[in-house]
Amino acid sequence: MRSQLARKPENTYHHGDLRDALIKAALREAEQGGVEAISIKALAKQLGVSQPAPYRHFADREALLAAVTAEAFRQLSALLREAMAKPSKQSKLSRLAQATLDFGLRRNGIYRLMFASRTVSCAAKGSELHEATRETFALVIEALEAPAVRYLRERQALKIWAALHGVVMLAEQGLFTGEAAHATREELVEDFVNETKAALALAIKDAQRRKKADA
Amino acid sequence: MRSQLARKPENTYHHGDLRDALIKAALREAEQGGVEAISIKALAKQLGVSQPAPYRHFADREALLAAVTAEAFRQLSALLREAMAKPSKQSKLSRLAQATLDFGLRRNGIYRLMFASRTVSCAAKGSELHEATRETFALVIEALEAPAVRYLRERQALKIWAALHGVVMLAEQGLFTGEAAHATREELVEDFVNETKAALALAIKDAQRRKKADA
DNA sequence: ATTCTAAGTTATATGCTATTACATTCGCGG
DNA sequence: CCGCGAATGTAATAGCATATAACTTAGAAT
Repeated sequence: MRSQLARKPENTYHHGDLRDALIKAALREAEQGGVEAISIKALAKQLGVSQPAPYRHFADREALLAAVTAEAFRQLSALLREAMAKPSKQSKLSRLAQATLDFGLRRNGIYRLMFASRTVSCAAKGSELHEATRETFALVIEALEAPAVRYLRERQALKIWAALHGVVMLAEQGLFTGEAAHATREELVEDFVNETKAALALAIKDAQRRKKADA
Repeated sequence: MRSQLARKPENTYHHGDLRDALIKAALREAEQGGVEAISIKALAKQLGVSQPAPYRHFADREALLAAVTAEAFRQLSALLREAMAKPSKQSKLSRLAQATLDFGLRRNGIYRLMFASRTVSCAAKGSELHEATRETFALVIEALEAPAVRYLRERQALKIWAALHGVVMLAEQGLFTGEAAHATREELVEDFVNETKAALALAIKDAQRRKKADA
């Protein structure tokens, strides 16, 4: 196993870790130009191998994209975990939300690969990609920090997760720039965070009341 | 001007309305397969013209996509207007929201073109596409039906608009299917609608209170 | 009628995906 | 330590898509 971004050394036949190098290089390309910037041919050239070499590791372009997307989800998970771990005055949920927004804007090409392409919806149940997405979503549930039944938390997690992605999408569309922008993206995200907390607290109280009534 | 989906009649040199026919045909293709299903070559064949003929009407593929996306926005606007116009027990906002969700799921390939591709963010300020997106967003503001200052309405409109798109995205990712789906997409959308109404009402009250305090 | 322009055609260059047949290296059992 | 099979890489090539150039036709405008 050699450095992942390395070109194949000259005078050698094998690259050493082409599969991983391809994923990392593709991730770099997608950062700027999105999915369509990922070209098997260009990557091969970049890494110093012949054009069909990547097909030893990925059946086709779709397979590469799936692997790249899975890696992207793992990177996002790591980022979110980090944001949640560090001490701060703000709540875990708030930190997770802002970190997601930041990721979505900074690495927008990759973000699109993760949330706006068909790659994910085509992922089979047990696949690497499917697992990676579930794990990321599990972090959202965790960030709620509420002692509620699972289904209540999942519902609120879905809501805040959806809202966050919407904000990223609209931001990228330019709806927050120009004279019409009477709210920043960060403000909106904070709004959603607060509403989520409120809704969850309400749901918990409601559940307890119902429990009492039963007894 | 002849029928828009028509092939070029044989024995004729000119198609009649190739530009429009291309847009409509591309829209049909994208409905299933998304952006990548739009192929200039295939469209030309479908419409019975030579492969480079489309380039008389569009500088390149991007230009075609922009025109297609603009048309898609106009269609969505029409749909939303219709939903808002028809009498119903539900609020305008609720009808707009459910109609958007429906559009996003039914015509997901096109929806992606509109909200998840780079086409829109690259649209210049005065362009056809840019205008079409602004007009659609204006309908969201209108649907709020509240006598509030513009910036308050815009903020809530942004929020509900973002939330809706997030729900569509997650739905398409399959987060609402399987055992983990303790909420339907429609329920979630309704939640967002109600929260938006509540937040707007609150903001209005707050503004009035402040006004009184000034006097 | 003549001419100008918009719209379409054929031919072709370029770039990407993907496959096939062949070459080289690695690592493991004998 | 050797040899052999699996893994990995290469060369050659087919096929499809975008895009351009040079040429042709139809329709409109005077």
